[in-house]
Amino acid sequence: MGIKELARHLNISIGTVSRALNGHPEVNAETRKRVLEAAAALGYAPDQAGRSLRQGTLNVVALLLSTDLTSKTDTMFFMELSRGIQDQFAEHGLDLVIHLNKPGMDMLDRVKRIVERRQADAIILAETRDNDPRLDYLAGRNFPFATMGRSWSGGSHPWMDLDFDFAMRAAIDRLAGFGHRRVALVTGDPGYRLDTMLQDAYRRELMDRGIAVDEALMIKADTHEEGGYKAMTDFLAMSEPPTAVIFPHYRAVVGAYACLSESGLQPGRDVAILSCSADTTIAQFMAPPLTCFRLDLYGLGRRLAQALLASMSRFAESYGGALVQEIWPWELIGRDSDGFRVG
Amino acid sequence: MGIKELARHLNISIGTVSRALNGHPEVNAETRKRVLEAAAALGYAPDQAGRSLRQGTLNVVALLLSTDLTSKTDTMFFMELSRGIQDQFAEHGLDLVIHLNKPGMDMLDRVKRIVERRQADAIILAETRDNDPRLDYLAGRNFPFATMGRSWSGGSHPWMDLDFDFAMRAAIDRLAGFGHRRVALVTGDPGYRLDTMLQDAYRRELMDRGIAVDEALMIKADTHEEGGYKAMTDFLAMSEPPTAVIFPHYRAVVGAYACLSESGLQPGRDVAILSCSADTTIAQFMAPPLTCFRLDLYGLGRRLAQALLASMSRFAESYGGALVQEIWPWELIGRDSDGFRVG
DNA sequence: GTCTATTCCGTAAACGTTTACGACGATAGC
DNA sequence: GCTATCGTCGTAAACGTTTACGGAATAGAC
Repeated sequence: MGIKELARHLNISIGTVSRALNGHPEVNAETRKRVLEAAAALGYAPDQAGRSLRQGTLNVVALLLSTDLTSKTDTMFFMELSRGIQDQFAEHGLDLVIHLNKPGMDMLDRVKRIVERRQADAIILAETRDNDPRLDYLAGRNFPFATMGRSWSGGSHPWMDLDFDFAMRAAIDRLAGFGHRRVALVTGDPGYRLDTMLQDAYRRELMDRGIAVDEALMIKADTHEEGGYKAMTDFLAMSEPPTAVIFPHYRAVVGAYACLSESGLQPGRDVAILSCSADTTIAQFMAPPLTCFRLDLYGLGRRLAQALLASMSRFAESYGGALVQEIWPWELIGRDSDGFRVG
Repeated sequence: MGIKELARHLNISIGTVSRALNGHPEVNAETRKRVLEAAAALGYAPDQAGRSLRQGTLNVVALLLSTDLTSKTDTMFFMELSRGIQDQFAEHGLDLVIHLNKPGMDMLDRVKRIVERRQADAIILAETRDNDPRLDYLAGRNFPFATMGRSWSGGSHPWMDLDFDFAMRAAIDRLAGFGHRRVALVTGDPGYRLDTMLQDAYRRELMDRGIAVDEALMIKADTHEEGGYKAMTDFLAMSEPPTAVIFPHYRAVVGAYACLSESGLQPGRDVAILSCSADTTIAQFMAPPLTCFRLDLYGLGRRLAQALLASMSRFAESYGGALVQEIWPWELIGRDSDGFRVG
């Protein structure tokens, strides 16, 4: 069921059929109507391969995720983000395809493959690193891309990021308000932009309040349950344990809760726990409910897609064409996991 | 950088270049070596659009997921599954692309679009329903597909499924062994194959043990935290509450734990809790650790991909070509959420 | 009636591959 | 020396679409 068959069925040339379907102005209204009706009746849809071969565009945007990170943190985060991205693209007939990168494989190779085989018109990258060769490669090839998270690499490109400064200030404001002076921070892999930004903000906020930064209170841990458990264990073993701990992710908090429980301690009474993760329904059902941040991930995804579209020549006019880089706010949701006055 | 340019650079015809790259036998070993080296040096990779137009194949398999289900249950499940699927396909140069279907949109339309626009060579569907028009459509068009979960629709097609009978028997064996007679079952949306199979098995196992089935003990609830909270609330309000509750998903258990905690009750002491969900690290860090099932989701994904490949003419010979339908085992991981003697 | 402008449509080239077909030279068999 | 076989390679068609170009028909202006 190609365009040829459709044209023959209508006694029209394929050129006219194509023009009718693509909304070109130089076709009779009556003819267009006939074509559209016949196409719907016969279930014709243009072949993507033929179309992209001709016009050099695929109508596909790739989102590259690594399964090792998603399996260690929150798949929900990326699901919501992807949903927003996809909805935005759908308005232009673009499809989002998610490429899952397995742990061993080099992400740069994956990106190269997508570009060289022309598997997508543009790429969205997450989990940006401070120094990210993927971005440099894409920028060098002049391939449209956007990132979730800033990076020092890749020149000036569209991105969305979160306001880590604000989050850390809100978190430490709150904890300091409860009287905490020994506030610990658990971080993930060094090199990820997210972690360096959190650490920087953490240091700054403490110093602004005249609290000395104790490097021993910043420990690196995996962002899942076991990581949180281990981190909490280490804290409790200290001669002078922190009275409050900031975790990057709620799954790590689950581990920390378990650790405290085993030691007969209670979060929110003996140790204050606060998480920088996006608020998820699980957070409010934890015991005690977890203080964390509300994020509009869906909206963030949509906006990220818009930022990318604005940088693509084909869509630039619809979006003003300016470079879009935005820092998104968090909203602190105070619950019971961190609310006590330290004496 | 097309094949033409590469051929010109080598002073060879494009036909020979193509044959050399695709491993055809009728090309001189020396020539092949030159071509391969030049391709690597110049970073040439065949254009997917041109290739698929010519040979009518895309080297892409679509996995269709709905965001409303994944957001209500476990994204981890699908991540692990996808990872296995993708690894298997990668061995044949196939790419897996995940299509996220938003809540409102009809999944059938989505499937039709993929087929009509030839966006994939095959489709993998999850969340099959007892009566699933998507499968009938695909079977009618003779489009290769496989499903995660059996269905009455779509004729005989490759699928993978879980051994619900075994799981329910193991669960009720264990609970009955602790002396429980009033065992409740929380189920999800009716119509999903998963839920009907669990309910059937539940009824059968109870009857086999001479325990009367109390329909009031089978309640439908959303599979996330709030659903579990609400279900548990309803159970506690009964004149004769169940002493054990089987939840389909661990996230529902989180809600149930919270509900029990508010009533001063303790899971594993006052009410036995058991979950049919796949074991996730979070389960062993809950308080008390949750009894659930171990599943090899990655292996399941790989096998599902193999089943699909075996049904595709292009790859049938590598896989024997037989129809593959498998029921996968679960392994009960007993923990503390359900271990007490009633009576 | 001629000329021009407009509207609509058909023709054919082009996109980057793969592959059937045929051609060429070399080798071997007789 | 003729034919047959083999190994290697070039040529060109084909995949399904879009679009530049040109042509036919119509209408309007003089």
